[in-house]
Amino acid sequence: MNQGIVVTVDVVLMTLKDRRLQVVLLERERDPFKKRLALPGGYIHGGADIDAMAAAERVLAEKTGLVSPYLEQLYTFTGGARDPRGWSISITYFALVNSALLEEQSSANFKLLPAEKLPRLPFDHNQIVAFAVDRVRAKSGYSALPCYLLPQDFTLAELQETYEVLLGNRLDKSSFRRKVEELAFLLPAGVTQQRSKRPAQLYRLVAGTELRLFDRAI
Amino acid sequence: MNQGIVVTVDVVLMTLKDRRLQVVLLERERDPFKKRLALPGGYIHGGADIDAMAAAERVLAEKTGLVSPYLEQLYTFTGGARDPRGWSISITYFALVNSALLEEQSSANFKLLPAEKLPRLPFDHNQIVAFAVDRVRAKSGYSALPCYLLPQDFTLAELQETYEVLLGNRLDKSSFRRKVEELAFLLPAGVTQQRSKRPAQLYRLVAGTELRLFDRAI
DNA sequence: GTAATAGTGTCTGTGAGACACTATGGT
DNA sequence: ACCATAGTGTCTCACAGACACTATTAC
Repeated sequence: MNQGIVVTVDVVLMTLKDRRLQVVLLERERDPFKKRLALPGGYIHGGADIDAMAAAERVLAEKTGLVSPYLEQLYTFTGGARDPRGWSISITYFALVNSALLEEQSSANFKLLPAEKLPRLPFDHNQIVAFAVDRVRAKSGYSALPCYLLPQDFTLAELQETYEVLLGNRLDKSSFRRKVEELAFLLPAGVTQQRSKRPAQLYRLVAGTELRLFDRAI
Repeated sequence: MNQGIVVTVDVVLMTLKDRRLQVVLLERERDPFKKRLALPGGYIHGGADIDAMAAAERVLAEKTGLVSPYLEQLYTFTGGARDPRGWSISITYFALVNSALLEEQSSANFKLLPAEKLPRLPFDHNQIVAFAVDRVRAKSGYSALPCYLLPQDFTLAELQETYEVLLGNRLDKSSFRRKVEELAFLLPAGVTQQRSKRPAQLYRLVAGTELRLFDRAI
């Protein structure tokens, strides 16, 4: 049964840089598609990994040095057409990190490319990235997900800009703050920031916030 | 690599009956958990199934006789703890059918049990059902998904009742019709229905409707 | 006529967008 | 003083909930 099914995990690691959603790609070390840019991925170790999420974490740590960013199962891609080695399964995850954290914590030499205009990638990795981008954009509309693209502490202006990039339209400052206030998912992070002009209040995500903030019924 | 990983698909087939979301369960023919009630499921045939969705369709057809209901990938459950045979993967799907269609099209002898109060099921099937119920309820808030629980042609009163059951609260008739009207995802099905009192307009889902109807931004 | 369900009209409060305003820091 | 960014107040329009109303069938 299931003879020769290749089972892997692949991770779409995304960050926000230059007001754009960008994806981490690595040069593949092995065939198939050796030396081509592709998503970080690897085989599941049926013995060592307690589940596929753990495998995704391990792959991310091994290949990029990054530990415990936001990680969520995306979709499972399957079939005989997606991998030259034969019928395969890829359980995919997406991860979000702040770009500063990525550059400091991460050891490896990865490429960061804008998610919307990628070159042709091996396997069905273009489709996987498209799925991830759709998921992140959709969830940004009704959740606190964008917070995970920021540093731990951030200003409301930064948060608003993040939402704007993900949603693809400008938001009104007053309405945005009203909404954030009433949803009450941010905790004042005590300190204010010293940078250039008037300092701003810093916030962080309330620990244990349900991701979903709206329910919005028909 | 991946030696001995068991790969299956499992399907949560749901319908609406007696104003409740109900789940189709079958008596298992084989060990493990022979003769216990469980979700319809089976091995993926790496050769024959073109992908996991096709495997889910095949399993559904083989085990219940049902063909081409609404089918959507739910989540992939993995790990060493969920199946006594060892480290396993279950790519799960959920399916929706009208209960009349289910009873007529389906050949097998299945059990139909209310999704909210199931007995203890083998493997992690209780968790899988919980996932499916959550997904259906959540999607009902912003999509046309509930239509798939009705027969092809249905009245607005039936549709409203379906939404009410899934969302768990009553809706205002006038508001509901206004919303349906403006979202324009229903096509008058020409005929009106003859039953008891005043006949009602029948509708069907517009072919090729995007499931997502609202976007609702922060 | 009545009963029963289908379908519509209208009022009102809430809340989002728009936008002007004030506040507080650096220089 | 001025500039830049942070943060607030207010108006208006759209829209969802509430609810009463009319319409059309069977009997």
